[in-house]
Amino acid sequence: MSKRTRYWLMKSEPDDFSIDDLARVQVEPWTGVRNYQARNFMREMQVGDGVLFYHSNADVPGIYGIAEVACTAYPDPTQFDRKSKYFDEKASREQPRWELVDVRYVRTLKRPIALDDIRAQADALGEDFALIRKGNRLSVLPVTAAQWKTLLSLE
DNA sequence: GCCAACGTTGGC
DNA sequence: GCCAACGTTGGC
Repeated sequence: MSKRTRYWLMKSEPDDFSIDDLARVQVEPWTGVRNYQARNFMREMQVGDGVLFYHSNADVPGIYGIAEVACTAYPDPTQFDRKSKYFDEKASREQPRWELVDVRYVRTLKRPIALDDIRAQADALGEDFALIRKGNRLSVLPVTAAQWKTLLSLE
């Protein structure tokens, strides 16, 4: 990996795991990503990378907090757990399919940055910003330094 | 709860 | 390798 992305956006359904939950536990393994593109982004992550914590399927979808990458990627244990909803019968310990990183709480935004506000900045963010591309469903995506700055200026 | 958009699966 | 069927995501 020659080029390093320093910033990311990670989605979570707050009913499942919210920024408040992360504040309580401080560090959390980001289990359950079952999309190859999202997994590959997590493989690129390095300790200390900045993470925008996004609430999807929320009353007001948007960015609610800041976190950071706490370790590099390792196999997601839920893929081996028959009782987990994330169990994947095609994965084995010898040949894991899914990886994750641990995420550490940094802070909760004073005011969440709503998806509507993010869309209003589409020009500044650029058309390639995956979060606001039509039909986007990616749950882990890279953010440039400029996008990070633009987004946090909306807080 | 609906549904558009997208990824994955599997038959051929 | 194509593509229809199916499942999932996520905004509304």
